[in-house]
Amino acid sequence: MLSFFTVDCLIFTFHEGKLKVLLNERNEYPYRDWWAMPGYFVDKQEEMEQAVNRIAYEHTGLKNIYLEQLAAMAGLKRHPEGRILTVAYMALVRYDDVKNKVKPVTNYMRQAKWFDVNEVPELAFDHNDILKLGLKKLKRNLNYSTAPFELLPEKFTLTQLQQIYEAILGETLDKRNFRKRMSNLGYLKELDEYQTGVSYRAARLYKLDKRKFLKLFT
Amino acid sequence: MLSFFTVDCLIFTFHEGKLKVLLNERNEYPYRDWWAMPGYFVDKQEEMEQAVNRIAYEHTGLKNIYLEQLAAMAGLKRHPEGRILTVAYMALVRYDDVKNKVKPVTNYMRQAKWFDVNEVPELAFDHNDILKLGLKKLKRNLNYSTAPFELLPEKFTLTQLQQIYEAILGETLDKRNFRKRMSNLGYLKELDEYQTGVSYRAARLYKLDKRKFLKLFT
DNA sequence: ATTTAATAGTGTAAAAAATACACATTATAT
DNA sequence: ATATAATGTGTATTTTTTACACTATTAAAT
Repeated sequence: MLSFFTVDCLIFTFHEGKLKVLLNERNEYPYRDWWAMPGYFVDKQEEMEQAVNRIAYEHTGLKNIYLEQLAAMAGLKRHPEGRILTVAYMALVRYDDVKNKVKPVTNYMRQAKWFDVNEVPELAFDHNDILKLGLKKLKRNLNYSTAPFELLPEKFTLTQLQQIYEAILGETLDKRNFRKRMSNLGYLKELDEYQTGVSYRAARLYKLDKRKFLKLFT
Repeated sequence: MLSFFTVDCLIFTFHEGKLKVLLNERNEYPYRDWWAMPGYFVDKQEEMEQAVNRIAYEHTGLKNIYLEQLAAMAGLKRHPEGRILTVAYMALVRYDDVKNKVKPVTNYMRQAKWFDVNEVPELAFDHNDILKLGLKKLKRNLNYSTAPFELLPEKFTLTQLQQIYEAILGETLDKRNFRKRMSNLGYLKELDEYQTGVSYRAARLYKLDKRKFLKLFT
């Protein structure tokens, strides 16, 4: 057997107040013409995470991105050819880092496109389930993970951070309460720098203090 | 290839105030003589969860037990023969249901034994990591999952429930505060029944109200 | 120079949840 | 009757969460 198993990768980013996920339009049976998570076979001599990084690199031009394993799917009926074992991952990338990336076209896929996570069509295989899993995991771990900061530039405003919380939680938050809570966490560094290039009052920039974060959660 | 991939299963139970995990003493290379999680190959025509249930059944005599998928491990160097893809699960069983089960002996394993999760030796493969993962997941999801109730008989006392919380969290809790918190959750049914067979004041029994629980967490 | 538009940034009071803490009660065994 | 072993309960304090609205700042438009 040339190919042993596959990895699929939900690639999330954040842009214009929305959480987005990158999907491929398949050009191959089964599910030709359907949208699906990026994914491909893991080479025989390749580590699984390497394969995920390879796929993410082809789609984003980025290496060593933030990854979390979501689940292994092995249903006998997932694929008409028989069981194809797939390990699903979730990746988080900064929109600024990927916005100019040319979208890949291969034999296998016709195009790649960012979808608002709330406007995802019916996907190939069990990919809608996996998306749900990813969103649920993001939400559940929100307060213990650096996920929000993986979606933001290194220096960010509190409004941007709040928008990410809102997108992940699927609800709006009160500005004053959010800011109070964030500053009580103790792992945000307030910088003496401000936003530039906006036509209104520039907001203060913040950074994640990784040291303090790790101290709290390890 | 006769065997495609394996599943491993952490089987947890709760007994005498301790969280326990069932381990096998291996009788096969690699890691002969080491303790390891129960696990075995998934048959070609067998669903993955079926395989986990089969393994759990061999060890506990129970069918349709509570299962959660933990992780897929696929390192090229996990096994001297090359990559063996393994999907790790965690199962929760009631001690009353398994205490009389005869422990399996096969070609592959010499014996099975319950270990206090805090007294687990160095295990085969990456099984210590998987155990850590399982314990972490139990802890993190404690307040959103029925896990504690999967470890208890249908009718239980608040002291038993508290002991499970303490074992999972790894810390002691205040009795009065714990009871207050539990009754505020709203999904515990207070029964008009009491413990029997104890030589001291019998405690009131409680039940999980699954309907109310589901309403809160779905 | 003034106005407009857009977002940043801030405080307080009330409610809810978490914490700290100790003793009387009850059932059984002797 | 007494000893034993665990059950079951209340209150005060602190902390956290929630609800809520206006002024400040900047750049662009007039």
